[in-house]
Amino acid sequence: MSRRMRFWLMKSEPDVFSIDDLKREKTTGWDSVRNYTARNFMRDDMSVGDAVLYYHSNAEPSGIAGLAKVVGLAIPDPTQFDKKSEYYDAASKKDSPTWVMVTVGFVKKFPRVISLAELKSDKHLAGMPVTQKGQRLSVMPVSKEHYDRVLELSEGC
DNA sequence: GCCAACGTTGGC
DNA sequence: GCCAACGTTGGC
Repeated sequence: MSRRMRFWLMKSEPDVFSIDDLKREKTTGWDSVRNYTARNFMRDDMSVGDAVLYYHSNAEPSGIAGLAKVVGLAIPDPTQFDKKSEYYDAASKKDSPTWVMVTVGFVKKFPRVISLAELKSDKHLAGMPVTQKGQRLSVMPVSKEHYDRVLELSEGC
C-alpha cells in the first residue's frame, strides 16, 4: 500500500545546479541542505514518487523551471563527512548523521520559467509558501491544488 | 551589491 | 531559556 503522493518545491541556484544539469545527469543527490526544517521534510515526509517543482533561486528570473520527482529516500549526506567540502560538519557523527539527502530525478523542463512575479500575481496561487515574503526554505511542501495550477501555467502560453 | 528576513549560536 | 549577535538566503 502506498500512501497518497505528496508535492514539493525544491530550490537550487542554477549557477550551481540547474534543471539542465539535472536533465543531463538524470538524477542527483540533494546534498548540502543545512536547515533543520528542510532536512526534516526530506527525512520524515518524502517518499519515492513524490512530485517536485524545480525552482531556480538567485536567477534571472527566479521561478519554477521544471519538474522532478523523488527517486530515492533520505540517506546520509556525504558532504557532512568530507573535510574538503564547504558543507563539512565536524559535529556530525558517522553512526548518527545530522544531515540527509534524498535523490531526485529529472522529469521535464518547462518551455519557459514561471517567474516568481507570475506566481505571486496568480490568484489561484494565493498563499503558496514560496510566494510569501521572507520564505527561505529550500525544501517546502506544496498543496495539490497549487501544484496542479503550476502545471496549468506551464502548459499555457 | 544591498539589505530584509530568518535561522543558529552562544553568553549569561 | 532568553535574546543579541552573527551568518545565510535570496529577491530586487
